[in-house]
Amino acid sequence: MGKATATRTLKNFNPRAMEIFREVVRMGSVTSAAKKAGLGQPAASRLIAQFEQDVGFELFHRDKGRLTLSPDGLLLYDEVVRALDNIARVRILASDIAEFRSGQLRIVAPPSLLEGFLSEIAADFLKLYPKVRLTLESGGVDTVKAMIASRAVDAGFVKLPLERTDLTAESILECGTTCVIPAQHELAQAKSVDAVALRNVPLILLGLGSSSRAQVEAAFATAGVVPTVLVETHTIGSACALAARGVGIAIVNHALASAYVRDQIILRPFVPDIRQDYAFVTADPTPSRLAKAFLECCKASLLNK
Amino acid sequence: MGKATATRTLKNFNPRAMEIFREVVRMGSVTSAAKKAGLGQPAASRLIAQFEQDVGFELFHRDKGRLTLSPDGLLLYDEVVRALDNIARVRILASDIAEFRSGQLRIVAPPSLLEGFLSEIAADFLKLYPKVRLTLESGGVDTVKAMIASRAVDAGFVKLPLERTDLTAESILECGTTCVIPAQHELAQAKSVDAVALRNVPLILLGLGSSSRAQVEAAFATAGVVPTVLVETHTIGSACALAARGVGIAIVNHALASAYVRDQIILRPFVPDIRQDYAFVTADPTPSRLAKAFLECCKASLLNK
DNA sequence: CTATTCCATGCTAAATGCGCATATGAAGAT
DNA sequence: ATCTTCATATGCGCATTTAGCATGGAATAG
Repeated sequence: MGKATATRTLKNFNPRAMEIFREVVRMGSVTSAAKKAGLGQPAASRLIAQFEQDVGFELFHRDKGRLTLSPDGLLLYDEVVRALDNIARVRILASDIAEFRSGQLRIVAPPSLLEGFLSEIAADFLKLYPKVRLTLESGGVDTVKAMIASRAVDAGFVKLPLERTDLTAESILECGTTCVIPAQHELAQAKSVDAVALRNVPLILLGLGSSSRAQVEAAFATAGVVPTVLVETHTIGSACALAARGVGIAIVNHALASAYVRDQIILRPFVPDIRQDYAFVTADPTPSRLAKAFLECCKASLLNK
Repeated sequence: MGKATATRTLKNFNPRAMEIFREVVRMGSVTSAAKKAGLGQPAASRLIAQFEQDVGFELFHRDKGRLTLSPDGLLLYDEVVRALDNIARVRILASDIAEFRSGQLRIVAPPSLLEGFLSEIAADFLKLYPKVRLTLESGGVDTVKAMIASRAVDAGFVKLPLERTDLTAESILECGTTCVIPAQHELAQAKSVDAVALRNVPLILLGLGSSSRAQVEAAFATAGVVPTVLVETHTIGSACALAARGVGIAIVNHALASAYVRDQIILRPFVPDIRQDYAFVTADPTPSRLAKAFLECCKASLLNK
């Protein structure tokens, strides 16, 4: 019996019944209420009858074939409306969440990425999901990894290899290394550029990522060329700006440089091909939907380039 | 399609699914949540899956065979709990109404009734249904009828005949007329008392109800006796009190006098039998459940006398 | 390596819900 | 007075849904 009661109580307070109840009160008749609720009159009649049995008293007086709200029903009515409104709010909130009109997303990346294409992608993302509160953090490689691992942020961008087992990475951008050459420079005619071609050519190198810088140095060493490093800088933007002013040739990540191409500079592949792989990294192997959406946004943005 | 959507939206936000969702969050596992909700684990699993499909996003991450609440799910959770609480409140309120722990009841009656047994019945009623807000009004016969008809009150007590077609009456108390005799009075020995026996006996009469007073007068006239009206009063209580002090003999409604019997007085039937019929009167042929309950209370109280 | 725990799914039986048709009762029209 | 109309209630059959049982797969503990 106790179980039967429990089961009943769960089943009985069907929102449909409450909904029909509300409509009947509003419309004044079962027939019109049923029509408004999109079902037939018999169904509505039965729902009302069932609901009355559930609550344990008459919601309506059957007065000459018409239904009139009873005082008891009136007492219940307000509370029913409140409950239905709250259910509606759940539905609205669910829809908001589903369509990214709610929630927040924190992303971290090295400054070079933020400065370049990430800000553009962020703009695209916010255009798609305007209600999302997006936070962009920047930090060095290790800081980025630490922030992701500690879940201070939802996701981040890191150059591979990751060398950590507690993080999940999805490669989003694999590209070679490029020489940023002033348009009037003689090497601008070359199809590609190698270390030998750069002998005695003033270079602009980035000191940031140990791995990529080391690989560039290694390429020169292999070719037996001592690089003429005129400027060491720390951002792709400044490297490209220097190249554009004819200071020298910058050797940078191809994709990142793409964001800075202007009339004054052209890009030529550097050989040997030094692959640089950036990944979208999360602490959780199954990132939040917003993070996924951001990732999709990145991919879409990169495809268009 | 449109209809399908409408049906879906109605059906989908099944409280069961929300309930299971809440339990899973609270318990941390589908299995325990299912057990707590009184159904099997597969059913719960399916409900969660269906609910996720309904809301349009993942409520939980399936992480190594365990379910962990997703950030999106967390966003929804509070709102779901709120909605469920409100449904619970509807259920509680319904139960309160069904068991008379809520609501209000307004009753009107002539002062003589109120003063006598009605206050006692009201006390009984409130003992049964302590949460009901009971209002007792008093008024003259026509006032009472008007208040009932205008629905300023839920029900009232009127002496029959009612002589109105817009009111519904149920007789609750039919009794004769009684002489309230001081214990030491010689007539206290008599089995019954008629007008002749009361010749030259100081009388206490009520001037209130035209019909009953007129009937008493008529009885005397028929017997050719001129009543010796020593006191005219307006309440049964005062009439009985006067009789108790030996002022005279009161001729009053039997049932109402019963409430005032004390050592000093005894009751003897007055002949001819002047029947007085009090009724429970409502404007609506189907009175509110509280009014019905009050009526039942009256009947029970009167049966015990 | 096995036992246990937990979630997901295929399958079947039962319950639920809806619509259609129809009965009943009341009010209004001819 | 009878008929039409309107509104609610109910019997019946079908489609959908739901629950349970049994099973499978994956991860963890011993």
